[in-house]
Amino acid sequence: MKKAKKKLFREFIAEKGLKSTRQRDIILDAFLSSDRHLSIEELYLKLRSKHPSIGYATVYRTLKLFAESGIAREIHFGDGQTRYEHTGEGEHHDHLVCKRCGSIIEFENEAIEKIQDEIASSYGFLIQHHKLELYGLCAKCRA
Amino acid sequence: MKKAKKKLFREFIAEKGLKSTRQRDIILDAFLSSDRHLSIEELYLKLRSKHPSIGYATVYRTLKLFAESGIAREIHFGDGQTRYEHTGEGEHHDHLVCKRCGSIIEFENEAIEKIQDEIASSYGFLIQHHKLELYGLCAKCRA
DNA sequence: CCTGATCTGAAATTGATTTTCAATCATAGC
DNA sequence: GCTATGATTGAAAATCAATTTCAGATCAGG
Ligand SMILES: [Mn+2]
Ligand SMILES: [Mn+2]
Ligand SMILES: [Zn+2]
Ligand SMILES: [Zn+2]
Repeated sequence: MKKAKKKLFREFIAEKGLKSTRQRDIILDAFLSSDRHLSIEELYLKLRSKHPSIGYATVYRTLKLFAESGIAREIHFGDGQTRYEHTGEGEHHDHLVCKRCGSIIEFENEAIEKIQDEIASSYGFLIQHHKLELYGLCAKCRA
Repeated sequence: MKKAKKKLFREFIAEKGLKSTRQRDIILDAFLSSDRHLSIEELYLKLRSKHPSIGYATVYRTLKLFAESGIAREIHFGDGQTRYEHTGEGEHHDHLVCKRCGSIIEFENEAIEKIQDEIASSYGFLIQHHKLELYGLCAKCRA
């Protein structure tokens, strides 16, 4: 899947008339080989050890491109930091967020999605995307 | 219910050993007589016409107190502005957010809440609060 | 190679929010 | 009521994430 995403991003770059650069390659590698839900700061720090010349602004700009291209999704867990996570073709999931240790559990639930659609259509509302996050304490932290 | 919330806030103030001030009263009145989902900026501007001497920082501080006391809830719709809405005793609802005109529809759905609990308990996770927002186009805007 | 458009890093800027601080105010006890 | 003490306030400065600016570097294509 790393291969597939690289290809997707290369295609996106080409379509948009953008350029393939050393920095974008490096940041893409770092992103794809990182944990999910990484904050920009975390990714930047991770990069910096091997590639100290890459600028902060470039990381911001490049992550935005990843999101535009569809290989990443921007997420906000309410801690004031923007995070990005990998996204697959058509894939969607929601999150359980531990407020003590910060761990994230991902889940998918077809029944909830279905009810959401029913609610929206009862108001004549067209859903484009949604956000469902359950905050609390993970099994370890509540013990 | 305005009465009840004023009383609740007065009690909160007393319990915490805080003081009842002219500014807090004014901001509370403005908040209680405002639309739901007001941004801090909006509330500040609304206040300023009648009470030009009230400072920005005081509005920020006071809204935080409202949230602490339980009469308000802080919400983030992803536009970079913090909003506050009125909350009733034990009451909870979620939101449909129109991305074109900004209108908000509130809804409650017992079935979704129940499934959320099931998901959480299947992971041994303890939910403290959650956030469910459906973004898209309202009936008017999609027409 | 050349050329022109895109990119980049560093620094400056923005915008929301928070903090600082000296002056003011509220209130509990006399 | 009056005072002492601690909380509160407004204005300005500071913070923090994110974005923009800009001059130099780099890419792609001819
Ligand atoms: Mn995720
Ligand atoms: Mn609401
Ligand atoms: Zn945890
Ligand atoms: Zn609308």
